[in-house]
Amino acid sequence: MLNKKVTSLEVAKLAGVSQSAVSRVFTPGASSSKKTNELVRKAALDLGYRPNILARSLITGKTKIIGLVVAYLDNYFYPEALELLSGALQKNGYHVLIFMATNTSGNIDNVVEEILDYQVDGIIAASVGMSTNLASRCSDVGVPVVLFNRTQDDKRLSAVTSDNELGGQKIAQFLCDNDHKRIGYIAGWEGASTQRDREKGFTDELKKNGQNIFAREVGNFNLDEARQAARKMFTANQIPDAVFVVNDHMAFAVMDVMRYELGLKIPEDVSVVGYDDVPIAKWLAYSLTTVRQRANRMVDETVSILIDSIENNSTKPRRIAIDGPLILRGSAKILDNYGV
Amino acid sequence: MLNKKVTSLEVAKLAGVSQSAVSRVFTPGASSSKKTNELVRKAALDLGYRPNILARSLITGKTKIIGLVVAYLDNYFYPEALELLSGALQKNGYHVLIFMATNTSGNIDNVVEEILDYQVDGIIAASVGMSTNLASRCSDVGVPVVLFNRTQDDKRLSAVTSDNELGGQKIAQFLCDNDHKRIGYIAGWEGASTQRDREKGFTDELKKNGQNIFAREVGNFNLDEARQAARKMFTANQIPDAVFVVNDHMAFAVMDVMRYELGLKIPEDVSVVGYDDVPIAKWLAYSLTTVRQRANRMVDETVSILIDSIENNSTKPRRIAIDGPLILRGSAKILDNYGV
DNA sequence: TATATTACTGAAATCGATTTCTAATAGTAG
DNA sequence: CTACTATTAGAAATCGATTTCAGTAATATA
Repeated sequence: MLNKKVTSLEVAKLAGVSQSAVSRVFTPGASSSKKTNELVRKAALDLGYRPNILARSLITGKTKIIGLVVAYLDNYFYPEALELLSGALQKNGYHVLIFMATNTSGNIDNVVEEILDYQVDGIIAASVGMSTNLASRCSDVGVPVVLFNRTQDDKRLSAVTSDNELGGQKIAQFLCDNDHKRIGYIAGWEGASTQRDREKGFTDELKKNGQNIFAREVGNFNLDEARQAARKMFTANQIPDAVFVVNDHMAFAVMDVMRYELGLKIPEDVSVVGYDDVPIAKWLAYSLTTVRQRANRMVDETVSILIDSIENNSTKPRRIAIDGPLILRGSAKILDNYGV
Repeated sequence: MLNKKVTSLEVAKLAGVSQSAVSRVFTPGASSSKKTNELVRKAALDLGYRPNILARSLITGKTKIIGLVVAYLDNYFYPEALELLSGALQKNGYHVLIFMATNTSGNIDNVVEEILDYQVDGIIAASVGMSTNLASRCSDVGVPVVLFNRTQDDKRLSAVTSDNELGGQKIAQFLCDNDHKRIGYIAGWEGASTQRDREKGFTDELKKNGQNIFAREVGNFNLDEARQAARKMFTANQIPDAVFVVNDHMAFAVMDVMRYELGLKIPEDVSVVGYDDVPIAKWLAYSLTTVRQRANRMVDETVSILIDSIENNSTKPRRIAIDGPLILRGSAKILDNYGV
């Protein structure tokens, strides 16, 4: 019933060569004669032999596994990113071992310890932070770490983000240019660099235009809290005429509350702008004006940093911020003479 | 700079015991004295030692890795399922190695070969099929396979789905009960069991109510094709007064076309029903009546089948279809006297 | 034809753990 | 105090590959 696993030794026996010879045939860059090659490949095919990656890893020290820590799969930017990441790594012969850093498991550090147990070649931390302690463990054992869609100060860590500060600026500029006078902001979790950078760019640029944030609430990257924030902001005495919600995912929730609970018209009563340009943003029900995070560019950079670190032992951490355009859709008012 | 990896031998040296002793301390179920235990744990902590899972796997034959093949992360049922799956497996000490079976890589079989190279303990195939050839390779090497949200005839494969046929019936019954007379259907990819089963239950139950499908188009689980299908169906001479779209994801696209391109009112002009109850279905912009796939139950079953197969060598494949309720929301008309 | 190079080969060491086997020690019963 | 059983310890085999090493065969050079 069980054929059990086929080992290189059995192939060697069938092919009438040494076990080393079999290994060499399957090791790129090793030398073997045409004849051995044929013999071995034929025997391997007959037996259905494929090299055991784990055994190989044990001696080469490379597993071709990348550990991916991810927290918010309900924000649809991440499934998209995950798909691209996994695809790109696959193309380079790597695979992704997933670790959920959900509320359930609490501490990220434990998760990363587990990752290291698997002798991964590298780690991608998507929208989660890392303790300094842990960062040093990774750098000690020579496992490169790339933060995806998050930065933090630790100099040992590479990071790839969109240019969040610039994105915030673009939004502020856009709203001011289109004559909005009471501009609100719904924030994400304050611990996240995305939140901080977007807000900084946003408020800085408002100031340059002689404005301040007119109302501010916190949604913590959580839909329920975002709805709560919207209710509060838009039942006040004087409501904003525009609101920037720190990401698309929360912006959708905010729009629903505004339209279906509070009877506000978008963009006639209030303009709404998000950030990410997830696929839903262009669905006609929302048609959300937003800054695009170029997931494919971000993924390309992440993968190339990682592979470069692994294969060329390049140890210098890099930080990359990718510019993304403001995508104009129906959720924000535009003056007739804007951009002409 | 690089502390390099710490091995059990170094710990043994520091603790003044044999390497076997170190191993025993970290092997659950092995015996060691309290004293050795303390010595070893202290030394391990000092050096930052953790056992190398790969080396362990080599000899135990268990990797604690589950291969997950997944195709459609843009259907938001899957990120949710992935999150639950990964979480549940993590709780049991397993981790998920992801393999994208996207259009890019074409053939699933290659992907599964790659999975097997990693000596995974089990495989979850989410909404993808497997060739018989491959199924036998898996059963040969004793790797259990569970199909998630898909069935196929091969008897060696376990499968967990929602009760798609029953779900289809419920929808038909509901639409008939609420006085719809021209009921349309927008289908998914014909190769998928979910598509076939849902349609079968649906049409069977329509027949019992003396009706047939009034109009039928194919959307192939693809948003653009779904939109195309909607345009065709709802610009015909006589349009349906209700439509069942094979999954939520496509239903949203269909609703957008109906409302924003064709000016139809939902549910006044047409009732719309979906299937899955993804999180977006309850967003007020869609408020979609749909059959719930109980992702958590499906995941629990999947994980328990898998772990049972792995740890108890239970080899009998199982098929599970989980009943899910019809969730009534605003996208479908309901008669005043319905359900009273 | 003799010699220097190169291309391959198989035996054996290695990676880092678990596990079997044998021996020693501790604990218990009579 | 002896005999017997449980615990525990270390040495060595093992998992399935890669890689070093040393030697042989094939080819190139003089």
